[in-house]
Amino acid sequence: MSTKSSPRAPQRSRTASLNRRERAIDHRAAGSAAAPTFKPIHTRRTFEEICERIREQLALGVLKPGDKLPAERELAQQLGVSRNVLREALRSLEMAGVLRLQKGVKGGAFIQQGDTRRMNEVMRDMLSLGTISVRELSEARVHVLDLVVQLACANARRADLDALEANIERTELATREGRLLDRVECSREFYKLLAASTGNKVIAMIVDSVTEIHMRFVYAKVASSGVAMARLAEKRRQFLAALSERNVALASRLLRSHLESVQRMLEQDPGAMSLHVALADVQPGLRR
Amino acid sequence: MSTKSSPRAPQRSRTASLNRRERAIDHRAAGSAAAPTFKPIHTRRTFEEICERIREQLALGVLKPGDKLPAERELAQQLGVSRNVLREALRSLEMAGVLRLQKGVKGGAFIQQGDTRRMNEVMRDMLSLGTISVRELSEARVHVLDLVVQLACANARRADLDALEANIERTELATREGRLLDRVECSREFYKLLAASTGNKVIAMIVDSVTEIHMRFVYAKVASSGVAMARLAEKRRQFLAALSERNVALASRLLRSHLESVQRMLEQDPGAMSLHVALADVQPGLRR
DNA sequence: TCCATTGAATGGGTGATCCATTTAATAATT
DNA sequence: AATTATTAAATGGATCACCCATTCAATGGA
Repeated sequence: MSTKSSPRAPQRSRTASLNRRERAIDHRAAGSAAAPTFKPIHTRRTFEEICERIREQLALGVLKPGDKLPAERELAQQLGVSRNVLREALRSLEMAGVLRLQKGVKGGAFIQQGDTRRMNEVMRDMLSLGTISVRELSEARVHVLDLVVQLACANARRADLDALEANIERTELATREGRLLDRVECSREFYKLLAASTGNKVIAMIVDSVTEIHMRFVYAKVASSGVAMARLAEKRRQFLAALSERNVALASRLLRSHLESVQRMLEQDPGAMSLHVALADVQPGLRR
Repeated sequence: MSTKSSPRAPQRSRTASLNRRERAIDHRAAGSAAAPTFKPIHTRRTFEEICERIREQLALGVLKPGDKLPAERELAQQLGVSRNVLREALRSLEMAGVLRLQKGVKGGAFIQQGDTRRMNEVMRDMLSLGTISVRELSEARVHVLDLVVQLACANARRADLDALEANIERTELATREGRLLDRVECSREFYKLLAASTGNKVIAMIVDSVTEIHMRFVYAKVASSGVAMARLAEKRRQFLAALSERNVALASRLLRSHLESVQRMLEQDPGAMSLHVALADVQPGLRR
C-alpha cells in the first residue's frame, strides 16, 4: 500500500500476468471411454479469468459477504490489468448478484449476501430465448407446488402459517376495495410465503422463479381484461386450514384444483396472452 | 450506415440520451394497502439501461437466437454511449448466456440459444455465499428427483430409455476398468439423462443444477478416498427396469434408497467434505 | 484451379482523463 | 461549545483515443 509510485508512469509490461496464458487442451474423456476431443479452448479472456479468481476466493471462504474488494484502480494494478477490463469483470459479478458497487469515498465493491432472485432472471431469459416454453414452465410449476405442499405440511411453523393468514387478510381487503392488481401482488406473495414455509431455501428459490413468471401472465391478464378469480380468499382460507391440519391430501387437492382454474382463466382468449406482453416488464411490484 | 461522419469529431452531447434520466419514485403499494415507500431508486447506470433494452428487444421477439447485434463501435454510437460502457453491458449479457461475442470480420455479438447451465452457476454462487446450505441442496435434490421419477415413468420415451441403457453400459465398462472418476462422470450423465426423460426442460434444468453441485462432492470424495459405490451398475439396471415398466413406486423406492446410501458414503469422514474442496473448481468434465 | 497474400472489420485490451457522489476533516458561524 | 457550511480526497461512472490479435473475404500469382 501507499507505494503508489509516481502517477503516469507506464510501468507494467503491457501484457501482464493475467493475459496470454497458454491454451490448455480439453481432456474430458468421461462417458465414451477414450476418444479425446480437441475442441473448446475458447481463448481465455482476462475478464473471465478475473471473475473466476474472485469466485474462487469466494468458494475458498477467503472472501465472505460484507467484505470489500480493493478499489478499482488498486485492484487493477494488483492484477496487472487495465481498469476498464477489471470493470467488465466487476460488472459481470455485480449482475450475478455476487457484488455490489458503491460510489464515494468509503465506497467500493462489496460481497453481497446471495440474491435468490437471480434465478428469476435465468428463467426469464430462457423463456425469452425460447429455450423453455410457457407450457413447460406451467407444468413444472404445478409439480413443484405439489411438492411444496407436501413439505409445507411437514415443516411449516406457526410463524409461516400466521404470515399466510395475514396475506389472506390483505387479499380480502384488496378484493373488497376492488384493487384487482394489488390482489395479484398478494397472490404472488402468497406463493412466496408458501414456498418459504417449506423451510428449504433451494425449493423456495425454485418456486419463486417459476411463480414470478407465471404471475406476470396473470397480471397481464387481469390488467387487460379486468377479470378476477372468484372466491379467491375463500379458497385460500380452505387451503390454509388443510395446511394447518397437516392434511397433505386435502391441501394438495385444493391447490391443484385452484391452479387448474387459474390456468383455464389464462387460456381464454389465448391471443392476448403473448409471451411478449407478459415479459416486457415495467409492471409495478414485479421489478427487481 | 456509411454516414460515418468524419472520425475524431466529438459530436454527441457528452451525456447523451441514455444517461441522466430523471429518478422515478417507487410506487409499489401491493399488500399493505397504501403506505407508499420511497426507498430504492438506485441511480440507473447506463450499462443497466443497455442490458435492459437488449433484453426488452429479446422479450418482444425483435431479437431472436442467431441474430447479430451491430458492431460495438456502431452500436455504441447508436446508443450514444462510449464503447467501453457498451462492452460492460455486452459482457454482462454474455455471462448471462444471452450473447456470445465472436472476433474477426463477420464476428460480432450473436444472440444465443439459452444455456441452461446458467442455473448451475446460480446454485454455486448461492452456496459459495452461504445463502443456501449443502443440507438444503441435498434435501431439495432428493425431493426433486422423486418428482423426476414420477414424471419420467409417465413420459420417458424409448430413446430416453435407450440412452440410459447406454449410459449404464459405459458405467459397467468404467467399473471393470477401474476408472472411478469416469464412473462419477457417468453418474452425472445418468441424472442428466433421467432429467431429460421427463420431457420438461424446466424440470431438467432444475435437476441438473442441483445435481451438478452434488456431483462435485461425490467427485471430491472419490478422488480423495478412492471409495466407490458398490454394485452401482447393477442398481442402475434395476432402476431402469422399474422405469421401463412404468412402476413408479418401485423406481422411486430404488432411487431413494440409492441416494441414501450415497449420502451415507459422503457423510463418513465429514471433515474432508468441506464446501471449499468441492466448489474450488478445476475438475475435468465439470468445467463449463 | 488452387493456394498464398493482403487488408479491412471486429472484438480484446490499454492508459489517460474527466465527472458525480459520498464522506470525513476543517472552517465558519451562531 | 455546538452547529452548520465548506472543502478536499477517494471512489465508482463514463469517455476518448489508441493499439493488438483474429478472422475471413477479396485479390493475385503459380
